[in-house]
Amino acid sequence: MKLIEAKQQFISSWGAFGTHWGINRTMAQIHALLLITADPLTQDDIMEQLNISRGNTNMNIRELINWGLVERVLLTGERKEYFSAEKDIWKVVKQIVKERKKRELEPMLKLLDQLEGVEGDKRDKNVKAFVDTVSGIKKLGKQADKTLDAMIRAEESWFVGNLVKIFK
Amino acid sequence: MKLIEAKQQFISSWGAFGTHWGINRTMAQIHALLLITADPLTQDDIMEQLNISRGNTNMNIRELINWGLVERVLLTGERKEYFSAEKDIWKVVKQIVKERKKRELEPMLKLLDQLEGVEGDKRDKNVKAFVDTVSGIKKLGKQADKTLDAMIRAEESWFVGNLVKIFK
DNA sequence: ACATATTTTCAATAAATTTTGAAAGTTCGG
DNA sequence: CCGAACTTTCAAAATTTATTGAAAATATGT
Repeated sequence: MKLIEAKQQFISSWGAFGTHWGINRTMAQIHALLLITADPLTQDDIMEQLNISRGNTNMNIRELINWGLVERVLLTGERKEYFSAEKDIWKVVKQIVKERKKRELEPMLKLLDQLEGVEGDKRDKNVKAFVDTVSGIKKLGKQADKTLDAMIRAEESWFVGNLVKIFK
Repeated sequence: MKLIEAKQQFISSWGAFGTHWGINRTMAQIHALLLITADPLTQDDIMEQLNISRGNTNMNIRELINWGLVERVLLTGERKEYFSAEKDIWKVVKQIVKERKKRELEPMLKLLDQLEGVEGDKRDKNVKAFVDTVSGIKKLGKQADKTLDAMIRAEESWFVGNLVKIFK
């Protein structure tokens, strides 16, 4: 397979992959393009290579910056802004975990705390089923929260090295 | 908060949550409803409680069954089918992990294997950037695959108990 | 301050996804 | 085999989400 095809394939698959994770196709594709490109790219480079409009490109680059996955790069003597993605995949994964934890897991845990305090007699089968489910999710969610915190702090070697043994 | 409100809140939040994970709102809501309901429900019960059409309900129940999260229950002397969700959240999580691993992670690893073998001179900066990114993702992906396999085999006590210590 | 290059916004449009509901299909007791 | 109860399918409609592109805003060099 030629480089150009391989790149196309990667970008398109990364985009499809993204849609299964609540990320829009374009954002995932821009990320993919920046991941596999050695040098920083301008907005126009991205527009051209992915065949997308200026507005769309701009919005999605900004979103990637919000996620902490892409940064602006200022090249000396250039007026245009360049963009570059973090290439260390372990850092990328940790960053995504960190953001999703903050945006999704933490608010969910907050809600579960509230819902657990529902009024009513726990001898009522319906109240019991509700409270049991909510408590169960909360318990596991809290544990996941801690585990992810540890992961965010960890070095890649820890994940690739030590964890293996633990899991046998 | 009254049980009825709390249920509504839970169902609606679970649905919103689902959309961030590539799961459609209705499917997540049906799952939520079945999770917090003590007894199995019929298709009509679900339609009524969530205010959705027969077709929509039917399609999404079947999808939940495909995911292994809901099962048909036959009550003796009843013509109608009843549906019930797995209530053990640890089992639910493992089942979801198992399915997503099979549907997403494994195909992605297969693709990366192919892309890693791209033609071209690795001294070429562009070829190098591509191969390095692909290899990096593959390495981490393979590790994640192993880790998730271990998790799928594990008991909840392992996750809640032992892991804590490891993570300090 | 001006002219020009560059970036950002956002209303309109397009595309993708979800939902509906009626019709077709299936199952089951008698 | 019939008819009623129940389930499934799927084309059309509704809704949601993504994309465009031109206009407005901002930044830069002289």
